[in-house]
Amino acid sequence: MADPLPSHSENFAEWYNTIVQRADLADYGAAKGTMIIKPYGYALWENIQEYLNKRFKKHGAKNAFFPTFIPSSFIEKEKDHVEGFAPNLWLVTAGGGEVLEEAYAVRPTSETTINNTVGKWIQSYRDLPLLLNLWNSCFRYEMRTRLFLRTSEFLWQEGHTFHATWDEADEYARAILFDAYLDFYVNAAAMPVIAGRKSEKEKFPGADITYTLEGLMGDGRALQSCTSHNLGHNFAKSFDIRYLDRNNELQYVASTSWGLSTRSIGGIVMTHGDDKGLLMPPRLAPTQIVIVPIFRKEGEGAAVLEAAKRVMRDLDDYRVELDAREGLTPGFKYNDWEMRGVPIRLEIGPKDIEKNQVVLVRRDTGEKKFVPLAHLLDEVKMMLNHIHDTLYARAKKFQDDNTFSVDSYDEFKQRTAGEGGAGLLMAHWCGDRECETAIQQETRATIRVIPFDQVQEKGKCIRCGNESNGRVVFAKAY
RNA sequence: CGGGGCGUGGCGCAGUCCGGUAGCGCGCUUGGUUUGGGACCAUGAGGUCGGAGGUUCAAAUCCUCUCGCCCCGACCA
Repeated sequence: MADPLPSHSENFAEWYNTIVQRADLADYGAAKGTMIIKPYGYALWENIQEYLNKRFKKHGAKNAFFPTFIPSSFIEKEKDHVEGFAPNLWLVTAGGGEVLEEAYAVRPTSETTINNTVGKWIQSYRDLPLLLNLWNSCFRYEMRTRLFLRTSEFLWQEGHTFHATWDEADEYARAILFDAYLDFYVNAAAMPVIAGRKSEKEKFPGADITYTLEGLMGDGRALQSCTSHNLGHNFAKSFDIRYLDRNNELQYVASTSWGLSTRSIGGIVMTHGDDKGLLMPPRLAPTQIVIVPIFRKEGEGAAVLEAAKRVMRDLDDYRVELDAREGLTPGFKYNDWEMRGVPIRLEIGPKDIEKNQVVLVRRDTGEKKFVPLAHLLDEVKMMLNHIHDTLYARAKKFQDDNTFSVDSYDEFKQRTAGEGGAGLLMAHWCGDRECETAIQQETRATIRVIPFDQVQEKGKCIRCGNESNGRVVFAKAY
């Protein structure tokens, strides 16, 4: 523990790998590219789940479970889909010592198996909309992995909904993007994100439109934070899902799918962390307040612990931990909990008991405050909100400071040169896929998102000079 | 798949070139002194050196084969 962390500003990649493991969020699994999520990391995931479940349910989606094994022929039914996922597919080819007649794909995502099933559930317009959400893990073969950001197996939720019309599906996909995901990132994770849609090249294989939220990490690279797809009639046609409408006419359903993964944990780490370690956004923090009791002599110990436990009971509405570990100095504990990113530290010692007060220390600013017990609840509530606001404002300022309008390809190349991230580059683009591909090959920057609030502005494509109606967001991404 | 690196107590590493009874730091045990910003002293436990084969009186060290992991590129939530 005494080892210093790698520098957050100078060696971001190493900082990330070290802090994720040292703060007990996660560790490497025994199988290559897999991840063990430890209790502290999983508690964060549970808080994410709780927040999102409420929003999904508000929009009528119900949780269900679908099998991990998918007959491999299913994957092949949607043309774009199979092309998109084939390189990442895990296959189960044997069971019980026998080679299987048909190999099973290990779920890379559940569109195909869901569509295969719900065809039987949907006969009439009265069966619509059908709104499902799954919490599960997905498997994608990956060459290069990083804890939380890219692993061969990851946890996520995948929503799948079925609607009478394309427009209704589109509306639902947007509603989830805004009311669930954007709300989550802004109000829970304290992360500013840019909402918009993906280019044709970057969209989900099998989707008509992919909506997305794009975030900017502390090293200037972008992170796709979630996606919400309007799948249109593509899967309905591949899996022949039709219903009788009010006029007794057979219609294809329109569908959506939308997902947010444990990658979001990587996003939280990379957005808020600093040289001291993690910095948990208060509304998701597994531990919001840690109590560090302080005493010198044996005799003081019992009284201080007793007082600490009383304070803990007062703070029943919060996620509080009492650090009663023996033989560790307070200084060690301060550093330990700062490294783990707990938003508020509460110190209580003999002097405080005498004065009927406690000491609160903010993780984000280091500010120390002596608080009378009578005001503790109000103060904690306010402080957690302030920390949330501060984290969001900080991240927003970082995003603003690292967003650049770029008008020449020379400048574009200059900004994307080198190893690190390049920030968000707002540049004109002709809309042509070949230009997009060429830019990626020449600069390693991709179009992350075409913002909803794109300013209609005449300009010339950064690469080919053809006409463009507005800027899109380029970045080097995770 | 291309390039680089590494496998030695729980963790991080030295030792390998030049063969000779396996070492350091952290952590852990026990006892004592400490404790409002990363405590100290003493004590003890813990390793068939990734695996297989070979050379040798003798292999962590030399030879052959093999397995695995990490980092950097192309692909990707």
